[in-house]
Order: sequence, then structure tokens, then C-alpha cells
Amino acid sequence: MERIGIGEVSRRTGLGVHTIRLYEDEGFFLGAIERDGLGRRTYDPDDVDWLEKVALLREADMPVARIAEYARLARAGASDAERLAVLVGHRQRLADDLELTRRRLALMDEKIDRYRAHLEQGGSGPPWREVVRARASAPGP
Amino acid sequence: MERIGIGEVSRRTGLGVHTIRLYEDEGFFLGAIERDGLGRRTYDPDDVDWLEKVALLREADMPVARIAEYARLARAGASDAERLAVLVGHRQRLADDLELTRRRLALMDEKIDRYRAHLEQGGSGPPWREVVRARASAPGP
DNA sequence: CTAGGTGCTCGACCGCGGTCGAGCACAAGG
DNA sequence: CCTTGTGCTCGACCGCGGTCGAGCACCTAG
Repeated sequence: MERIGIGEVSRRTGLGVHTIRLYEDEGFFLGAIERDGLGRRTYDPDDVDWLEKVALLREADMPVARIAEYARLARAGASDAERLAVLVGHRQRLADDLELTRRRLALMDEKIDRYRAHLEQGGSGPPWREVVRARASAPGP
Repeated sequence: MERIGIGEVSRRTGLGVHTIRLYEDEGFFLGAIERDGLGRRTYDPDDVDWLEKVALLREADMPVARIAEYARLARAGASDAERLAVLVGHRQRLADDLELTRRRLALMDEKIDRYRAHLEQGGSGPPWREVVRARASAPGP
């Protein structure tokens, strides 16, 4: 087993060294990361494989705490169902996000359509221009 | 024109008073909010109408800075196209978000499918169990 | 001896959008 | 007089996930 340094892990995974250390603090790894005689972290290729897996979960926007939980279950030898549930739980969150974004998009489309309709109907400006004018012509005390 | 206090605005819009003051600092309003003799903000119904509109933009997740820009354009009497562009720009961002979330969802689905396939194929655990076992049976120094 | 490379810890800072509390001022009403 | 209600400012704090820098230790090559 070759043992590699954090810089090499960074190069292989594309993660910054600060981030890798952070992930360790958050409990992402399956076991404790060993140190060499100088106190430097040393990783083996399995660590890197695992790290790439959890980094992929991050790319899927799984929250750090969720990933930590996932790793904790793996460490503790929890049932398959429990681990799977974490993945499925996040999938659900993404599905909800998708729906939320859809609604927001619909909202913007509605606003934009109204705006355009207003302009085409000969509106010389948005519905607020009058308000701005009123303020301009009647400045406060 | 009735002038109402910030508490009443809060009640009408559902926004917290802190938030309303924050929005003022961010430049959301079309004009300066007047104060009464005691230094308290007073709003008229037009302010509330406008505030409800920008709050709707927030519900569509438009960033505060973008809304501020939108308001600035309205104040400055910018062209319709400019104002519309802000809305359309945000619409685009939402469309991008939607696509991103779709990709993340696909990623999770793939992971989950793989996991399930692995279990059905008689795997007694996830592909990493071996790694965990190896660590457990050969604990470090 | 010095420079360069690798790594360490600790703590600050970033964006984002609130959210809260302390400590104050003032008015109305019992 | 004292309470209650309303509001003010200023600055701290939250979650989230990094990202960075300072100051240090140590090895190796020239």
C-alpha cells in the first residue's frame, strides 16, 4: 500500500487541501487518517476512492452533515436500508428543490408576461412609473 | 394618504420589522421612507404595494442585490428594456438552477439504482464494507 | 548555510439573507 | 408615577461550506 500525502490527494481529486482536512474534521472518512513520523496525514488509495465517492455526493449537493451521517453509518456497519435511506432522503430533497424552482420559474414567467403585455398595450412604462413621478413632483417635507 | 408604522407594514406583508428595515438599507424602496416627528418610519399604502412586489421577487429567489438594482432602475427612470432585462436575467438563472438540480437528481438516481442492484445481486452490503472490514481487522499503529 | 517543498494548527474571513437583543426614546393612559 | 406600546440604532450571531493566511516544523538539494 503506497501512502500518499495530502497534496497528492488534492491533485488526484481536485479538492483543495484545506477542504480535504475540513472533510476529515467533519468525519467523512471511514477510519482515522494515519500520520507519518512528522505528523503529516498519509492516505492510501482506498481513502482516495472513498473521498471521490463522497465528493460526488457533495456534487449532488448533499449537505456535509448528511454525508458525515452516511459515513458514520458505513463505519458503524449499519444496515443497508439505513445507508440507502440517507441517499433516498437526499434524492427526495432534490425532488422538492426541483419543484420549488419550477414554481419560482413559473412566477417569473408570469411577471415577465405581464410586463410584456403591459408594454404592448401602449404602456409607456411599468405600472410604477406613476408612483415615481408622483414622488418626484411632490417631494416630502 | 394614511401613513402607517412599520409594525403595521409588518402585519400586512408578513415580513418582520427587522427585515423591512434591512430592505430599506438595501435600497428596495422607490423613494426615501419618511419619518414622523419622533424619528419613526412612516409608510404609505403605495410603499406597501411596492414592498409586496419586491417580496414576491424574493420569493422567486431573486438575490437582494438584484432587487436593489431593479429598484434603482425604477427610481432612475431607466428604459423598460433595462428593467425587463433584470427580470429575464433572473429567469435565466432559475432555468439554470432547474437544469442543475435535474442533473443532481439524475446523479442520485444513478447512485441509488446501483446500490439497489448491488443488494439484489446478493451483495451482503455496500461495495465498501470490505474496506471497513479490512480496517477493522488490521487497526493502525 | 540557505532555499524550496511539504505539511501542520488555529483562527479569521467570505457571501447570503436574515434574525435577534440590548439599551434607548417617547407618548398615551390608568 | 409607572406601565405598555411603538419604534429607533448598532452590532452580534446564525447556517453553510468553504477559503485563506500566519507562523511554525521538518527534510532534502545545491
